[in-house]
Amino acid sequence: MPASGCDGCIARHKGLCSALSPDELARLSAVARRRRFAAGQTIVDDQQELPYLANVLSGVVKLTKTLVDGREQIVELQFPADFVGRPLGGPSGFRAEAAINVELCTFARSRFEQVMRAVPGVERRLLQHTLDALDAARAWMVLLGRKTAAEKVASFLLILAQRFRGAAGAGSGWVNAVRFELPLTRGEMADFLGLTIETVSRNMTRLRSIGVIRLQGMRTVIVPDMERLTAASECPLEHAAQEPAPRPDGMRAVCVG
Amino acid sequence: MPASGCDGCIARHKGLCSALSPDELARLSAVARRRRFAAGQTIVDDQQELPYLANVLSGVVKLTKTLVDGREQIVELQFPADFVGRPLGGPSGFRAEAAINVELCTFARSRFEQVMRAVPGVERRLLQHTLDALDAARAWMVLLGRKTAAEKVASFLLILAQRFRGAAGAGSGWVNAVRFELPLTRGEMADFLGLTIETVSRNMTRLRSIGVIRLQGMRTVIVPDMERLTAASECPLEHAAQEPAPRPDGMRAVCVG
DNA sequence: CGAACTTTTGAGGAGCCTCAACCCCAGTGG
DNA sequence: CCACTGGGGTTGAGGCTCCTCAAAAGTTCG
Repeated sequence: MPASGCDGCIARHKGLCSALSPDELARLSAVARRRRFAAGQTIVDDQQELPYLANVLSGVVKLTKTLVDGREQIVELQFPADFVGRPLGGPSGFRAEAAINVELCTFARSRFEQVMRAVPGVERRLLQHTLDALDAARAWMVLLGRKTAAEKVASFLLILAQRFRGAAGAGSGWVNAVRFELPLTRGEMADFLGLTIETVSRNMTRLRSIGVIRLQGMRTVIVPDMERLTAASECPLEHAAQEPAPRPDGMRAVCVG
Repeated sequence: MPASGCDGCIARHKGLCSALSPDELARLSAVARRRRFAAGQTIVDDQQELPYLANVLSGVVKLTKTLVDGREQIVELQFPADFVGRPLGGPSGFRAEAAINVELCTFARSRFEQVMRAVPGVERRLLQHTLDALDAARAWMVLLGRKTAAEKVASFLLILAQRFRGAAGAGSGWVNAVRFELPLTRGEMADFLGLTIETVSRNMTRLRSIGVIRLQGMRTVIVPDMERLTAASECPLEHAAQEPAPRPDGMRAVCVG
């Protein structure tokens, strides 16, 4: 793939390749290869080492770990511009799978590490990315360990809405509304949130019934008011079905369901 | 601190400083400063940026996040040779606190980043460390999302036992026994495992009553048989109080409580 | 020894899971 | 054309795990 093909690439602007000069980019893109994975397809098994590293171009990749008796936990979702694969070698012990149709821009591992050694900016960018992933993982640990089922579902919708903010809303009738597609089934959401399918479904229904979200079909979500969703994501009790009664002191309650 | 003082340092052998040549080490150690923190003391608040980066020399540091209503989650424990602080700047949103008395080897942030730029090995070592921390965080996410309370407690004891293996056991009467000190109170264990104090206590008692662990005082744990502890860490049902009845086919059951 | 704190233990309840039925939709084939 | 099938989703009833509340027992330290 010629480097000029990178001009419109999301990884060139937001991802790893933003650390590269034009000729560094050319070196890397010379060995780049696009690969496609259909929804549900495994990209790499745990205990194996990916023979290549990659940028996500489109779609969503899920990283999972399965216990011996079949219990499964999704530990990360990777979106366009995210980096796939463990740079310094060694299997990570997690399975990467396409949640929806995925397109990757892949680099042979040996060639990539060559570039990494030659261009200091790449290693720094990689470190930055890994630190961000670590912070995200820690934030998710708080969710898994300390949040209620209702908060978990709201938090999941919130991070998706924040990812896709700006890409939607127009014409839906709300000023600051956000609309996006769920990249996961209810069962996968459960595996991400540490819940069961039924609990996820019940809480999706509850969020819909109190007006925090609207659903179009199974997978399209509209968030009319991001503040209400944000409140629901860190508030154990979600009493108010509609607007809460105004408080005597005129202050707005922290939790507004 | 003269670089010669690093000779016996754990970070020099297992930690970040193992990536340094003697004169690189000298450059860094010239600006190193030891700091001590008493148990319970805060090292850095969330939303603040540590003015320095550090290696843990002794003790245990806990990284925590607290929700607005007070719910708390410990997201990482840092042991000797571990690296404290976010290298590329910016507050991480987590609070670092000394779980027990802690000694750090600290470097002014600006000076450290100078060395980081000059010595490529440092950045690589840092990336390696961050990748390892990310894997550990993901493994913990599996625990938080999918393991039972009994498995959680067993898993926690297991990682401690693995950390301290070799440092104990002699004279306790068991061949492969491991003995170690708990660096956390029951309440802190609860915050690490996503449980309550009472549930931690009950499961510690249960592990003791079925012989998987022995306790000397509140904080000293002896693991007579690491395999039984390992089995208990990933097995939802822990029926067998002693040895399970031998199976007809002579195979050993996966779960042996 | 007594006060403050941590840990253990118990009783009861809530939240989430388990099991099961049913709905919707898309594909398939008689 | 429609029964059949399978996957995904929703809803309900009941139960289990873990949380909450409470009190006693053990530990630490003045």
